[in-house]
Amino acid sequence: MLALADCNSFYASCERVFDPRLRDRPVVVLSNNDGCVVTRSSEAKALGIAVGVPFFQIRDLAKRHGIVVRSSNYTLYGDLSARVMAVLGRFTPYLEVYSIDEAFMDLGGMPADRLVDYGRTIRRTVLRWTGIPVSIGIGPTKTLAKVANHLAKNAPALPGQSPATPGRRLAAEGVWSLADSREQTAVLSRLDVQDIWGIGSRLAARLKRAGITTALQLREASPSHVRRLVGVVGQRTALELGGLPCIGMEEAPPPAKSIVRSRSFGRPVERREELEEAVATHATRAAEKLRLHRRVAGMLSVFVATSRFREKPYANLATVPLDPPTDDTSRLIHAALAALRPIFREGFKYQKAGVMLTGLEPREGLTESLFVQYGRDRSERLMAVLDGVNRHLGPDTLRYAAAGFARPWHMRREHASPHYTTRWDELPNVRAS
DNA sequence: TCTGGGGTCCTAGGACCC
DNA sequence: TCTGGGGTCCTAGGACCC
Repeated sequence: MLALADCNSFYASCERVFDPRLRDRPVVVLSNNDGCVVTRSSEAKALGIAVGVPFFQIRDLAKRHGIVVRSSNYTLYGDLSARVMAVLGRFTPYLEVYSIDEAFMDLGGMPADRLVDYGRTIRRTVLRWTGIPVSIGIGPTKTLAKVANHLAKNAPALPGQSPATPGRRLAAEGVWSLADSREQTAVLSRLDVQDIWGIGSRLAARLKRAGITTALQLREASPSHVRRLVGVVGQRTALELGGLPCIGMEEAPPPAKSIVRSRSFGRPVERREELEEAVATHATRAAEKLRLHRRVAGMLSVFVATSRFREKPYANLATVPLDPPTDDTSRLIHAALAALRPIFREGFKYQKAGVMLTGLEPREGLTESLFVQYGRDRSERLMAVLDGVNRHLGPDTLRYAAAGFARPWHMRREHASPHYTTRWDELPNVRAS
């Protein structure tokens, strides 16, 4: 049996941990640049606010209903996520951290009648120790655990309804088990294919055109039909719905295959120099992440784009090889500026730029070049000093001038909460009265 | 005025190898 | 008249996830 633990409205819940005034109030958290709603509390959901909606479209609504608005604070969310995962890890020998707010847990051969109780204990402990509410779905495969989690989250407490199944009775407490195969069938017959993990809008539309509208119909369809319709990925999903595990647990995250760093600008950028600064900044951040993973990159791409909501659109991407592969910030900045040159065009209002590193390989065991003298030892020592200084004295204490200083294009973050748990001068104050 | 960021996997076709 | 078989690697596009 597997459990999927998923934090409820994770970013909004993080904001509430250190600001209790936000409890029971509608809260929305915005994407970078304060662009779109990425998370909303159940109270905000009840007001009809959808995830993904541009903030400017709901600004008036937010004001009218006293909705609390926050810019995203990924430093805080990342830190609280690590705490939640640490607590979950105490309840299972195998924890797979699937995303910032979700983890799969191996429950081994635990008897079916103990699963829900165990889930409630996990839930209670995480809430007590971290302040974050989680929902727990239990099933024999990842896909069924996802379905169960969906029920644990979405099934409201149904007052007056007789507790036909143990699952329904406990839904209000945030735990749902789909260990029982009869209940699986009943639940899948009511589940829209669109709501299955792994079936997005395109595949759902394709399935519905073929007359498959419920999860049960997908589970029961002939394997060759499913294979033709939605490929091997969809077929795995169908088998998982039938209780056959096709997606294994991954205990250690596989090494990264690519690293992307990009941002929308706080205001349109037109000048070449500003775009160069932004691209150099992204190259710097990507290089830091690369070294954190102890990898080197074999290729670097730069992309730029104007807003897709304005006329006169332009977007382009250029890739340059890095020979030999490297993790050196100055070489990556050079490569990024070289890649930008052919794709920069005068007369456009750029809205976004980014750097992508691919062809990643482990830093150890890198084949030395026969022909190029590039001072690897020197570069390694320099990067070690750079990272060491910035770790101890703060990000960007040492930096390349190419990345700029004023950074007028920087993203907007007008509703940011403090770094409660990662900066000494922003620790929360507690007063007894 | 204002519309996010960072990933993975699969597939088909082309180029190339022995 | 007749022209093999078995493979890998790379890329672009499409799909998905949170």
